[in-house]
Formats: sequence, C-alpha cells, structure tokens
Amino acid sequence: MNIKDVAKNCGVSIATVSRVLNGTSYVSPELVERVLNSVEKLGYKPSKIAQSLRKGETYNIGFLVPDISNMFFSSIIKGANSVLENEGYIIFLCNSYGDRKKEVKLLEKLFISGIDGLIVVPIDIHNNFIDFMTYKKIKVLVIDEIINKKNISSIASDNYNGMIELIDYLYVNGHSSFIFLSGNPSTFSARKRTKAFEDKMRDLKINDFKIILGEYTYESGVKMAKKIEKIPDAIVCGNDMIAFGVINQLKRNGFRIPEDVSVTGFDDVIFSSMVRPSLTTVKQDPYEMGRAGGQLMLKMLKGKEKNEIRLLKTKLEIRESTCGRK
Amino acid sequence: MNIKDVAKNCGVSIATVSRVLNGTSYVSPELVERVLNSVEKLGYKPSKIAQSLRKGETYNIGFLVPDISNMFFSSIIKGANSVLENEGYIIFLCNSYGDRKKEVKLLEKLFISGIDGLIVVPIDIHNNFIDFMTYKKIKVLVIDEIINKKNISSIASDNYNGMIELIDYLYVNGHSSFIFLSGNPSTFSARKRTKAFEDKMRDLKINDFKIILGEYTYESGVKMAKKIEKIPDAIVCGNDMIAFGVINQLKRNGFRIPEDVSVTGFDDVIFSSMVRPSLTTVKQDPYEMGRAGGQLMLKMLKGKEKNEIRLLKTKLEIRESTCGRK
DNA sequence: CTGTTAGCGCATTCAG
DNA sequence: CTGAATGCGCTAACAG
Repeated sequence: MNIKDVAKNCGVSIATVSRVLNGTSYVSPELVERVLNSVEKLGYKPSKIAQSLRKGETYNIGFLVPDISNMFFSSIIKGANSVLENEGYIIFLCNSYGDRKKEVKLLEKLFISGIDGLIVVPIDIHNNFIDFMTYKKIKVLVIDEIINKKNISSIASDNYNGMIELIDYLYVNGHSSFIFLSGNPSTFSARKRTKAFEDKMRDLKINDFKIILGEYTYESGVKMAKKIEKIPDAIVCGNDMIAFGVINQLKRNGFRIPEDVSVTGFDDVIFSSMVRPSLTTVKQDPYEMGRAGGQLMLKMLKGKEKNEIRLLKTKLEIRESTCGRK
Repeated sequence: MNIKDVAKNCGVSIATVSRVLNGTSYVSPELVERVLNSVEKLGYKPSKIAQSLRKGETYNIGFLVPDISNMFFSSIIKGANSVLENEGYIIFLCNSYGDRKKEVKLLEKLFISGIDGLIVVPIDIHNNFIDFMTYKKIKVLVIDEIINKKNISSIASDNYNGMIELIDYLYVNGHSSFIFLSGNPSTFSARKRTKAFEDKMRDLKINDFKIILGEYTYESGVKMAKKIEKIPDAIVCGNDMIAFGVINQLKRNGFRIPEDVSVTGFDDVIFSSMVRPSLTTVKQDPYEMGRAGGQLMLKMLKGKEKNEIRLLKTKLEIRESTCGRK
C-alpha cells in the first residue's frame, strides 16, 4: 500500500497524489477529490521513513536521560513531549543508566536512527558527541545543566537561588547550626546547591556547619544520617529522597522532627506533601521545565540558530518538617 | 557523508562497503581492512533511515502508555527497553493521557513513523487500530491487560490472586467488615481486583462489605474516604496512591491506623515502605513486567508467530498499616 | 570475490 | 496544471 497504488486507483500520477497530500502546489478540485477519495478508500498512510530519506528531516527527537523511571526525568519528558507532539515530532527514548560509556553509545545510536533534535539530561558534559551533533546540524538542548556553547540551548532550575532562599528562611527562624547532605557532585544541581549553601554560610558568618557527600537516593539519606555525630539545628538535604531517608533514620533513633531538628528537601516530589511530617522543600517543576525545554527546541528547529539559556525560578514550600528555634 | 564517500575514499564499490559492514558475504581481508580504515577515518555511520526503507524493517518499537510520568508505566518502559536495546531496537514513546481519541491518533502516528513492534498499555481494548497493526504484520504486545487474539501477546500481573491472598490474610487475622475503594473500572486491573474482592466476600460468607468506585489517585483516595460513613475493620484500596489519600484523610479525622482500622494498598510503590505507618500492600514489579514483556516482543519479532499470555505472580507485603483484630 | 544496477516510497525538478 | 523522471542512502540480486 503505497503512493503508487493510490495513483493507480484514481488514475493520476504519483506526483499529483503527493501534491494533494502535501498541499505543495495547486491541483484542480476534481483531482483533489479523486485523490482524497482513493486515499480514504485504500486507507493509505504515507511512509515517514521514505519522506525522511527524501527530505532530509525526520521529525524525530532523540531524548536521553539517566533514568526513565525517575519521576523527575519522566516528568521532563512528558512536558517536552506535550509541546513537541503538537508540531508532529515524536520521541526516541534512551536511558543512559548514569553511565558515561553508555551515554556515548546511545548518542551514536540516536544519530544513526535519524533525529532532527536531541534533548539530553547529561551525565558527562564534556562528552564530545554533543559537539558532533551540532556539527551534524542536529539541534541540541541540554536540560538540568548549563552549557554555554554555540548552537546548544540549555535549561535548568535556579538551584542556586532556591538554596539561598531556603537557608535564609532557616536562618531568620533561628537556626544557627547546619549539616548539608549533598547529592552526587558530578551533577550540575548538586554543585549549584552545595555552592549556594557554602556561600550563604560565609555570608551569614556561620561556622557551625558541615557538608557530607552522597547520592540522590533514600538509601544514601539513611547512610548519611548515620554519619551525623552531633545533631544540628537543621539538616539540609540535597533532595527530597535524601530527606526521607534521613527522617526515617532519625525517627528510628528517637529524634522528633521538627522539635529536635529541622529537615529540608529539594524538588518537592509528590510524596513530600503527603508524608508525616510533610516536608519543607524547594519546589521545582520538572513538567514545566520539560515544556519550556520543548519550546526552546522548537525554536531551534524552526531555524533560529542562536542558542538560548533559561533558568527557571524555584519556590520555597514551608511545611511541617521545620519550625522556629528560639 | 554516505556509503558512496566511503567507497570512493578506499577505491571499492558501495556493494563491498555494505558487505564489509554487514558481514553479508566474504570479502578479501585487504579490502576489509581498507574499508574499515576509511569508515573509521571518515567517521561514517550508515543511515538507519535508508536501511529501513530498503529492508522493510525499522528496528523501531512503538510504546504507548497512558502516562509516562507515572512510575508504574515508566518502570515498565525501562524494563522493556533494557531487553530490547540489546537487540538493537529503539523506542518511540507516546503518551495517551488516558484519552481514547488520542490513543487512536498516536497509534496511527506510530504506524506511519515505521515500527516493527508495538507495546501498548491500552485505554481502549476494543480499539480496532490494534487489529490494523497485526494486519500490517506489526507485532503487538499488550501490557497490564489480557487480550486473547491471534498474533497479540499479553502480559499482566495476577491481580485476581493477589487480591484473594490479601483478603485471606485480613480474614485470618480477624477482620470481618470491609470497604473496597476501587480504581477506575475501565482498567483491567481494577476489574480483576474488584472481582476478586467480591468473589472472596461471597466465599467467606461476609455480608458486611461495600464497594466504592474512584480513580487510582491520591486525591480520589481522599474523596472516597470522605464518603465512608461507618469505619469497617479494613479498608482495602485499589492501589497504594488511593491508600495514601485515605490514610491521610482518616488521620485528619482522628483515626489511628491500624488500631482503629486496617488499610491496605496494591502495587508497592517505592514510598509504601517509607511512610508511617508503612503500607501493607500487594507487590507487583512493573520493571520485571516490562522485562518479561520485552522478551515476549523479541520472540514475536524473531518470527514465532504464535501469541503468548503471561500472568505474573504478586507478593503480599505485610507492614504496619494492618494488625490483627480480636 | 567484486562491481553494476535496481528499487524500497516518496518529494521535487523539469517538461509539456 | 499535470506527468515523467531523478535521486535520497542503502541492500541484494545479478553479472562477471
């Protein structure tokens, strides 16, 4: 079932069929109708593969994230998809498992598969395959990381100011000793949040603070909690999952939250408002980040060559896991 | 940069280049080396688009789910992808938003895009586009729903027996009045779980029970909790999200769990073991479901035409939200 | 063992 | 305004 069958069925040339379907030039009304009838009758659907080969554009977007099953990433994908699909694009999904080698392999696979654009939440920014993509005229959008290069757009939450605002709130409410439990510093977000924490400690002339490095997971939260020797006024966690781990571990040891110690998260995942005590955290909206990213990608796809960088505002969500100190 | 450039660069025909790269027939060692050298030097990567057009197979798999950002679905995708990617397949991702119309549209889009296989967690089983797919020789795998048709494989958790086992446990532990808060009965899982609940009530000759219909969400859980007039021994929820909503709503009204009432979930999402009280629930493993599904798809892709149906065992996870009744 | 060639399905130039 | 012919990049059949 191809364009030839349609042409034969209604007695016109394949060129005419193509013209009718693409509206690429005037065709007499009667032929238009004949063609449309045949198309309908035969249930003809043009092959995107053939179109891609012919036109050199695929309307495919490669999407590479560290972990599809992580709600943060899947929400980004959903957001981006919601704007891209309206323009006819479709997503090739890849999961890098946080593995640099795999990331390169998948980037290559995506290129071979044929894509007009690439959206990536990268493990390894110095990955030169990203340069290769732009060299091949494939538009690149980097999410949750800022890369300032020609022909690459970036979008991320304003992790730095989100953390600043959080510490400010704690400080104003009487907290004077802190422990920061960071996610993996190989990520842009962890570096930014840690930097903000350090800067703010210096600003406020607070010396009683400590930083512990871990991963963005519940288990890592539990583990880091065990490393805490002296409970401070506030335990500031790199994200919500760490905070959940910490809270449960502290409870196990008989501490009350927030009476004995305030605990904060970052992200505002859906469960943060559902658990007891509900979690004070810095909200970022991955779905909106995805949507905004999709729009940036669309801009590049439409031919505006210049790169763009967007930083999304965060929002402090004050809940039950923190309280004022005298 | 195409096969012609490579051929020119090392002074052979394009056929030879193709043969070397595909190992499709013997080529003299010296030519092999020359070709490989040029390929390396020029950084040549064969176009999958052209290969697809020529060979009639795309190595693309269409994947359609109601909501990518739902961890249940994204885990399925991750599982299936983990087995499919090893065989060179790549996933076209689509989100139906639980919308029947959209589902049909996307199925059509996937077909046009060119896919060898389709994996779908359907909204509408009676969607005739699925028949169309098999008619077009596209292998179809249905997940989380059982469809008994030629050339369509299915995989789902054994929702029925999972629920039977749960009620058994509650009954043996002295619960004698029940309320079941169901998810949307348009889904296979909700129908199966409800059916099991009803059957078991009859089996055990329990008359003091009630069924309320809602959605598989936290908000719906809250809403359904408000509809409960008389608190029973056990509130059996269609899934964990409903259970979270119910528990928080009950707590707000001063009920203690499990002292005043036992509450159970279904799924065992990651947070179920983290919250207080931790949730007694029926565990199903969507990642494993995805993996098993991927394997079924691979079988069909490899040419075994016959369809297959798999039901995955569930596991009862007994935690703090239930306790024995006298 | 290697090269030449046809054709996958389509959009598009060129004639008419 | 419409049709014939070309070629996108590749694999496979056919020749040699």
